Amino acid sequence: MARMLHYQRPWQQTRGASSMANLHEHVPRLLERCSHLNQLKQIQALLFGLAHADTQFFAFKLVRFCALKLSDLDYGRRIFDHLRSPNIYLYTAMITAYASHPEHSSSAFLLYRDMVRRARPRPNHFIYPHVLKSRSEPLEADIVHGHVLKSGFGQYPVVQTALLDSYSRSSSGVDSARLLFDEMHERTVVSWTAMISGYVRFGLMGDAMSLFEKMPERDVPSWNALIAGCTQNGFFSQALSILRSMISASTSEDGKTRGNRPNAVTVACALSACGHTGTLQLGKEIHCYILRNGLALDFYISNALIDMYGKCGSLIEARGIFDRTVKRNLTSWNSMINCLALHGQTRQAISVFEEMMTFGVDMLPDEVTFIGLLNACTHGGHVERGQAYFEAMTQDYGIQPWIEHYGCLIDLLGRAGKFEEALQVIGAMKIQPDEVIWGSLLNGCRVHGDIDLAELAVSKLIELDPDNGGYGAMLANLYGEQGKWEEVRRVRKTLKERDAYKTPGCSWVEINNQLHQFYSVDLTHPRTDEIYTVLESLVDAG
DNA sequence: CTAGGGTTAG
Repeated sequence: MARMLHYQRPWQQTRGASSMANLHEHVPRLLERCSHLNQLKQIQALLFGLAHADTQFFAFKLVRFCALKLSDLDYGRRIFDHLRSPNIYLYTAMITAYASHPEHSSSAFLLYRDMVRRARPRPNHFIYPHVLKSRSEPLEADIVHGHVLKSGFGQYPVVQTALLDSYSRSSSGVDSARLLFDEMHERTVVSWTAMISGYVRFGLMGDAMSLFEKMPERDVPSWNALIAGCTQNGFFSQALSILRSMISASTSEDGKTRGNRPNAVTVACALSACGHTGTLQLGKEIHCYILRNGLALDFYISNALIDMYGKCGSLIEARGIFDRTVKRNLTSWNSMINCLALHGQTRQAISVFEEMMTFGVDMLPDEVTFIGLLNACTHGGHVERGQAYFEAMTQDYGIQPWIEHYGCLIDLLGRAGKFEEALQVIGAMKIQPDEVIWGSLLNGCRVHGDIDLAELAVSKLIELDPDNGGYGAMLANLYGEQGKWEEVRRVRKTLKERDAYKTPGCSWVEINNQLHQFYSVDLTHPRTDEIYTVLESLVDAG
């Protein structure tokens, strides 16, 4: 670097005004070549040694460099703090830097507050969106709103939209966001979309939809907000039908497309919806669309493809995309592991995890990874291995188990008939056991014919979920299997009195563009005989 | 120099 600087100081050969102009050109160019803090310090020493009038300009460049290239906000702040009175550009640069690093987001607001207290420099309307992006405190939007009104920027659509967005992200803030939205004189497509996303985040899909219907104009992000809202709230087929509307709205009569065509964000959501609904054919079409339109295979898209193919049962395709994806993030690994687990590929799921482990601290597993692993172990009946993973998760990785992890563990132990250990786990849980936990235990009791424990599980289940008759029906079946008909009659009578009917389990699969749907104990499919013949042969083979 | 949209688990 010293050598580089030696040859890269053209301003030393010129004097006066032209030397300053050269500095303005060459400092950014020098910064582009630098990649380490030490190199930056050399430039800094040179600049501040000159003590010229444009200190603020160069400090601005250096702060931005610290934030964007080095991610060293503390050093950026030191440069900032050396200035006697930083101008609005410096405050904006420093606040933007903090706001874009989640772990520093509270500093963004604190620095803004300092600026307001000093009353110098005066804020401009550009700074508010940056300040609001940090979202450190729930009351922050209110405070900033007050400042905005006082400083006279209250009617700037961009500032209002940033405020609206900030309100809508704070808990129970959608109503405040809506008030602001209703008061706005000038609403842009961005304001509408921000409001829709606010509704989406609290699961108010009805409000989101009706606002979307009323929008005077729509662009790609507004369609995406609605489609993403559907997938994030579990309305997967709805998401796909909105995708179809989007496509037909973007297709003119001559069959050519224009306007709001699906982009990378749209297809990432749509692929997720395809995975959840098993819509393999559409998923493949979307894959082609991605390739035809040269949409970049970024993390979101490649991971969504892995997930879609995996969930639809095309594990070879999923694995192919996973293997060809050079840049993988945690979600890539998790998607692959979870898909393999879903289809009972225990050995492969574990081997993908072990490959992931070779990256050490560069690719640490999280909660979702362990859900996949525990599911894989349950499918494969690897009780001890599953227990070891659970142990490693809490002990080695310091991950607090979710209720889902306990659900997997109880499922694993219950299927293996290890009821004593299962009860121990339930007793030691820091979270209140839910119906999944007792349901998993009950399932284990059914497999192993443990009536007493089944009674306990059912009583807990009825407490937690009184309207669901399925548990009682399961208990009745269990008595039936053991020939205890008196007990069967008793349970059925209670079920009838409580008017609790079993909601049947339902699954479906798409084969050759045709959807086949099955309820539990369902004999209505036209090829039922063949299906059950194959099923029985599979059971025999197992 | 400013505002809205994305993947995994349940």
